Amino acid sequence: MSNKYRTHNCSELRKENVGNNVVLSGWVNKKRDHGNLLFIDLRDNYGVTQCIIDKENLNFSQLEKIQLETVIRIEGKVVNRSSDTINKEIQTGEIEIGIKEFKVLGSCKELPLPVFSDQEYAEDIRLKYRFLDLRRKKIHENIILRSKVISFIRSEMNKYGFLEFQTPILTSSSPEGARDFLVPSRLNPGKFYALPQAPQQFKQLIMVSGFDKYFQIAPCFRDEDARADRSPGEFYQLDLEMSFVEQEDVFKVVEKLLVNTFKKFSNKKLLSDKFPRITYKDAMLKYGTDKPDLRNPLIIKDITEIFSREDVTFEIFKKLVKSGSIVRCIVTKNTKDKPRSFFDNIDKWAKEQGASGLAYFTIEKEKEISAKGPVGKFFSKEALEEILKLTGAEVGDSIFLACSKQKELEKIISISRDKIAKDLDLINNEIFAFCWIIDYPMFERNDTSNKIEFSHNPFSMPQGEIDKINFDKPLDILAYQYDIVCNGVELSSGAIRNHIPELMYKLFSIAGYSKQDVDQKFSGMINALSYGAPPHGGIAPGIDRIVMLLANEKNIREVTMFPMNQNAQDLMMNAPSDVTDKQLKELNISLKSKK
RNA sequence: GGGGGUGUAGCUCAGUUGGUUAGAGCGAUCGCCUGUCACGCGAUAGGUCGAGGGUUCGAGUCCCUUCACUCCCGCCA
Repeated sequence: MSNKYRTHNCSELRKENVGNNVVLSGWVNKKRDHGNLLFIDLRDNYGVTQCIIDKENLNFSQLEKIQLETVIRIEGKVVNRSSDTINKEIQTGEIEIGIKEFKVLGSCKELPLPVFSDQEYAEDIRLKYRFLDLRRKKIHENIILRSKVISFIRSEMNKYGFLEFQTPILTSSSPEGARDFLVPSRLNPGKFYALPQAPQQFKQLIMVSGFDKYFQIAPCFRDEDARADRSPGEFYQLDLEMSFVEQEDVFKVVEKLLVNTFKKFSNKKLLSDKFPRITYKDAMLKYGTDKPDLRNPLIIKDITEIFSREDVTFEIFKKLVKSGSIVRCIVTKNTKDKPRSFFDNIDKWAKEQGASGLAYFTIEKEKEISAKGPVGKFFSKEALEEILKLTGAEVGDSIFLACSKQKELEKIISISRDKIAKDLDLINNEIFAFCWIIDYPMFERNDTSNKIEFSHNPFSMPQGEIDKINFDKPLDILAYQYDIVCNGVELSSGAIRNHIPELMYKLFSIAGYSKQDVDQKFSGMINALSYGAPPHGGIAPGIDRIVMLLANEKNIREVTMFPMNQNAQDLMMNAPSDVTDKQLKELNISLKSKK
């Protein structure tokens, strides 16, 4: 491509082009002014080319004064660089352009943040001047990676026989799940649309419509507070759904897609191409969480039974166990020579996390097995031997213990597992460790209200023969509901769906919804399911998090082009913003208080 | 809603126990420099120390309030 702005881009020219007259356009990345000789690094999306001009040229004094990040067009001749001035860091490093003419295409004010720098900047400045921030190498490349990953996923999905469809952005509010973003309806005063939290119902309706395999790079909107790995407002999912499938069929497709994607875009190894499957129950026991980081080799063990022994005199724990608490522990291999400060730091850290601390001791053996450490004296030789049997610990290992009610315990022991592994440097950063978490319970009891609620997706299919499910024990019902976790990051969540209306009414009634409630709230779907719905299921991997892992970033804003800040404001576009009284009036809205 | 961290020049940061006129690097402006690639050298400008209040002879520094950003908890089927 050649036009009045350029004959080549800024990473194209090579030795072979020496002698050519060329036109380049781009940003002034860097100037090096030698007084009578000036170097200009010209940058565009593709790379950097060094351009040079000396005092003899009439343009010299103008170019010498040019601001960084000005957009210019230069015309000149490709010149060979002498061997001692070749720059191997850039692709065009063997040549340079001898500038003949130049023109400013876009002038630039003094920069609020330098573009040519590896320095980190305050988030609000970066977001306000995102267009400058995005010129910087690292994030520019992250965004390009994101584009390539999405293109690749699209072509894979097409290859697998999936059809891409769009679903509505203005839809109806749903009672389950996150807080909705609402949009007032002008033509229906007092009524609101909701932005979709996910195209959940639509993708099921697509299956009922007979399309068999659907996917979409779908925007999802949830009005919840932000985290490092969670943008406020919107995020993207690879939403997919398939008809006439069992859980295994979904697993096969998604494993293949993710393995291909991660192998293509990262040099890191996968811990296993076949994702291990861990039941929700096991995950909660062994890792204390349903998003375990399998790069971390530490496993949690339950040793509650030890604390009903006569020869254990750890009275605080014994008393708690009697009143229903449980004890779980983490064994660290061969840590007997770690300094006291290592153990105390972890205990102190646990207290800062709101736990009552982490007790610990180290197993030693001279003639007999003994436990060293502040609480070691509470355990008899026989009790210690039993602990070794239960935990697989050996002489020289240390044991960290926590005692609490189950939920609280899982929380503290889970983050302790991460903390201890980090302190001991046990986590291999050069791998991706995927796993499936399966067999989620259909329902759970809400701690505060004591009511039975859907634990995940109310549209999931319960496991087992339908006429044999014991609805009197709802907490025992498992669902065909699954998550994919990678390196401790929840990447996707999916399920085989419940396509049987009567069963749906039954499950909703357990969660406290009447038939009328369901008919009203999910009218589109429940209606559709009664006109011949195929069995179907799917999943929705989070695009932003996939790219975040591939780009080796810890923050989702580093792979998002125009993110909002933590308060869900777009500092560049000034959103959200006030609207005129006329707009409000049309929408039939009056504000309670106005600033 | 709650907890932690940060806030000093356009940008990144230093600033000791409360003590003279608040510093550095980058950037900007001006001057010198023909082979740099983070070019080099010299000079100049640039500050409501986030904001408000208090303690004190004296506050960037101590106390209180408040705002902004960020991380976490709650929340996120």
